Amino acid sequence: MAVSILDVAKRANVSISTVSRVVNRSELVNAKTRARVETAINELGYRPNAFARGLMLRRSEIVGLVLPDLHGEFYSEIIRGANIQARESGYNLVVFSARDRDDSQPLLNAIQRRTLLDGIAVMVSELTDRTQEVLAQVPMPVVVLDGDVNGGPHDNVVINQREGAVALMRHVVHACGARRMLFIGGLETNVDTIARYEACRQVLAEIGRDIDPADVFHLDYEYETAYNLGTQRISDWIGDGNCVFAANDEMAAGILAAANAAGIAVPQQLAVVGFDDTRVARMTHPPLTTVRVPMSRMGASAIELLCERIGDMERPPRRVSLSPELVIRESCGHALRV
Amino acid sequence: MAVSILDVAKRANVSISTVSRVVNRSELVNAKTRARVETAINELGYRPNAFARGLMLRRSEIVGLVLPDLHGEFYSEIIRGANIQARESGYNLVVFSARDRDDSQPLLNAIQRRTLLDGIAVMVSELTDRTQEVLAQVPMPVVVLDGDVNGGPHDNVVINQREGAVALMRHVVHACGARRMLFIGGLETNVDTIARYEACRQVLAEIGRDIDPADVFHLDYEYETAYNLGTQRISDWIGDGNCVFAANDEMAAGILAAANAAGIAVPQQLAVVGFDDTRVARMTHPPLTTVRVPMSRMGASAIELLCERIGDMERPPRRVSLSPELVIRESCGHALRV
DNA sequence: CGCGTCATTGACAACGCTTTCATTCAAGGA
DNA sequence: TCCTTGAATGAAAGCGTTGTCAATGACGCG
Repeated sequence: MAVSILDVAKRANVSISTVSRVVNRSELVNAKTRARVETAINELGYRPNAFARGLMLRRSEIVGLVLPDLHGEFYSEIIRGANIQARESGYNLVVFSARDRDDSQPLLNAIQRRTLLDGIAVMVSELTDRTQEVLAQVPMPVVVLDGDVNGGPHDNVVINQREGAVALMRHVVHACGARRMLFIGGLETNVDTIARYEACRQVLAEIGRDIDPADVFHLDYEYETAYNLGTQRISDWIGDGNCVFAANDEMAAGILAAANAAGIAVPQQLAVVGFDDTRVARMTHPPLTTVRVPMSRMGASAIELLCERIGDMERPPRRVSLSPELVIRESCGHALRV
Repeated sequence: MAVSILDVAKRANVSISTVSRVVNRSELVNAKTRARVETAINELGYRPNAFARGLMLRRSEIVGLVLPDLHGEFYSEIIRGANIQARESGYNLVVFSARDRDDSQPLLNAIQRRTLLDGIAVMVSELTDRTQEVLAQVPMPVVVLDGDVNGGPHDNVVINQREGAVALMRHVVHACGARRMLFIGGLETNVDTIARYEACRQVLAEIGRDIDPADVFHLDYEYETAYNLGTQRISDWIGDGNCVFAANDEMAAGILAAANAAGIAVPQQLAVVGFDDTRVARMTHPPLTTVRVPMSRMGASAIELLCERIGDMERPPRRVSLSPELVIRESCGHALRV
């Protein structure tokens, strides 16, 4: 049986109240007594019981992070950032992920199951009504990550996707002379995919063009599927001013590999750009032009916001907006034109 | 204020004991009463308070996973596997990581701080005496991941590194004709690095050779540093029968990139092999010959073992050994010889 | 010398749950 | 009819904290 506050009290010849005061650094305890209690605590190796403590204080110092998936560097970096920030703020982090590729529904249920969390940060891949509804009912502080919850009741951190994607497209169009875009996204309902696609069309519109629906593909953000698609179609895509815009770097890398395998020179015969600036982007051949999404920062900001909110339930909802950054490497053909 | 068991009891006109029995699926409650209680629970949206529950039951259904770092796919996959298995076993997972590149010392402290965890799985990068000592004192079930704790008191899951590295080396030496090895590891004290290095020498010894100390490098497992090293030295490495053995795929990818940049043909002028079979391995040019380490399986097995142990504190320590698998692609030059 | 003040400490009531033990009541056997 | 039995339920004792409030005693002042 673990040593309890009572054991310490007995050993130090004081009451449990005094021990509690010492543990919680209350000022109103005599220096001598404090020393005696501290000795007892060390000798006994006493650790306050977190359950009893939580029962009184109604907080666990644990926050949750809910992600749609755990696969790949994108989520992994978010977790890393979140974890560091959580530790920084004195919290522990527990990670939840949706089973399968379902929406985060089952997840939220899992969370509601127990009242152990002080709050959660939720990242949703598709912001359905159902998800919104569940979100509104979560009985604890919530911050929404990357969901564009306009004026919702929650704090949230958003990536200004549109801005990043537009910057990328402008570069590709104006500096690299792209005219025909081939868009490779994730699921059609995915919020990121939608934002990137819109940006693509917007910039094309600026030069009086549009994207051919036949040039739009919806995959699953994975390298292999993109590689397969590339292997099948890439010969149709070759041409000066043609550019593949993959909604993440992994898929861009897949296209690049398919191009290499087919003996197609990138960017001379076909330009390729990605999104996220994950580690792969520097490892492809040629290195990828892409947009750096501050992944770990996203995680960190979400947790920071969450902890602030836990500390002050009254303050009005805040929104943190993170800006992506254009990263120009060689796959876009920039070097060819300058 | 949240709804408590008492509210439910009042609403259903029963005592809290009965409500508790219903919640915990005890059989000894009349069908009609049970129905009444369940209705009340739903109407009120009652959720048992996890703290109170934990206080009585002395378990939180939360387990910890301690990693030396959170960077990169290797750890990310371990987390993913662990997370899935934890959910499977009815636990939540909280992840801890060492600050900086320090040993896991501060970590374990952080964990001891609170008594909330039912157990922890610990992965150590360097098994120092200090770490061992701390490990022995952790006041809860522990499983050690990949640490070769011989006959230690803990359950553990090990990767049979040696076996994998030897298989790789045999292939490289016998099928690909390697004679001079260039070894690129992580820190000299890193257990993985040591195992891989030993295997390298062992197989070399089998053909009456050894590795030249000048051909051994200790980096940090990162792509960039390997790339830099490669850029500096690679011209010295060219030669038939010469082969770079990088202790992970990222570094191997760095070397490959340096080779590409220098116009060196891999594997014709220099063979390169990696370790882990992370996603990069399929994306390099040429694709990497490597050893597949079942990363997510490692995480899952550790958690599985941990949960079993929590369920039965008496059973003798178990050890799960996972075997890596040789993955032959093109960077080793195999195709050239067959 | 008596009394108010203040610093220090202790007693005890929560917190919300599980679990043991006692109680109630209906049915069945003698 | 009375007693035994067993199923269903309730009362109450913790579990280990925190926080409120009261008690104690030393000290200074009138």
